[in-house]
Amino acid sequence: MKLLDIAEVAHSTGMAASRLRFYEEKGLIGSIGRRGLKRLFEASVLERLSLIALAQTAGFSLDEIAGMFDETGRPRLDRVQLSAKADDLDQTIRRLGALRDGLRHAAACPAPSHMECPTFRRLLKGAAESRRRRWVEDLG
Amino acid sequence: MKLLDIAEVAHSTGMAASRLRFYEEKGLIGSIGRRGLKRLFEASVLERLSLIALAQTAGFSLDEIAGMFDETGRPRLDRVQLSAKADDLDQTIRRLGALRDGLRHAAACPAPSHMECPTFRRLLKGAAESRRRRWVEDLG
DNA sequence: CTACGACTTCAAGCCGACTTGAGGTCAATG
DNA sequence: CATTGACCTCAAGTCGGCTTGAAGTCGTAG
Repeated sequence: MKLLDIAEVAHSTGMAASRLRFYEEKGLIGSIGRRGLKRLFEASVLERLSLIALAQTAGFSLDEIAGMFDETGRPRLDRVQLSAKADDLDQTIRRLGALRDGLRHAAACPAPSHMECPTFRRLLKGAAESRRRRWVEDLG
Repeated sequence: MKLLDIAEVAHSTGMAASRLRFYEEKGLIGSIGRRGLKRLFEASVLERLSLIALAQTAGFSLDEIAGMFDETGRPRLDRVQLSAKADDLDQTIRRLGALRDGLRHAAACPAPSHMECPTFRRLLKGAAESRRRRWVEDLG
């Protein structure tokens, strides 16, 4: 099994080395030894980093993500939690869909000012309750 | 035209007063006078706050949002920018859709570990390029 | 064998978006 | 007319997620 140094991991994931060190410090990934000073990672760290990226996309914080691996480092994803998350995402997706449609409309709308466009105004009403930070946090 | 004090605005928007002051300091909203010490806002600030919330949902930073109003305070939304945002949102939505499907699959999947499930692994691949911070930032 | 350059550690800094705290001021109520 | 309590200002703090900087340590190319 090929071992990768931090530069290789950084290069193939596009993540800065500092970030990988930061993740290691947080317990998100583990290096399996050193060559000289340099950390060595198993190739599987790439997969793990993908999983981390995925979880971030889903709105999990790094701390939450850290809790998703068991002691041996294997993911232990709670299936119940997963479907709950999927439901949340569904919500989010629908909100964003409405938003996208609203934006597109606003971009094409002939009203002199967006504020005079009923579609845009309807969109505004919806936005009041559901801001980005809110739904990102709510996912957690 | 009715004037609102900060408490009323805070209450009807659900935003903390500190946040409204913060927005004023940033130039995002403007109070139109004082009664004693207390700021007074025109009722139209509510609409403006909705617009701000909307823009935040769409992934604009507060600084960007500040640039979306002209001197008289009317929104001057760049239609090109809006459709670009809509496109970004579309991207995001598609990714999140794939993610949701992946999560649902993982929740139902009989594979002993998620890592052994081909569907889940496919999901990982997709996530690698598109992290949350990335798309949030790229929207700007 | 020595110099180089890529890594290391640790602490501190930064960004966005606010919140919190200390100490001050004011309009209204009793 | 004095108290109360909601607001005020300004500075500092918080949180997440990293990045940056200074000073040190290696393996390897020359």
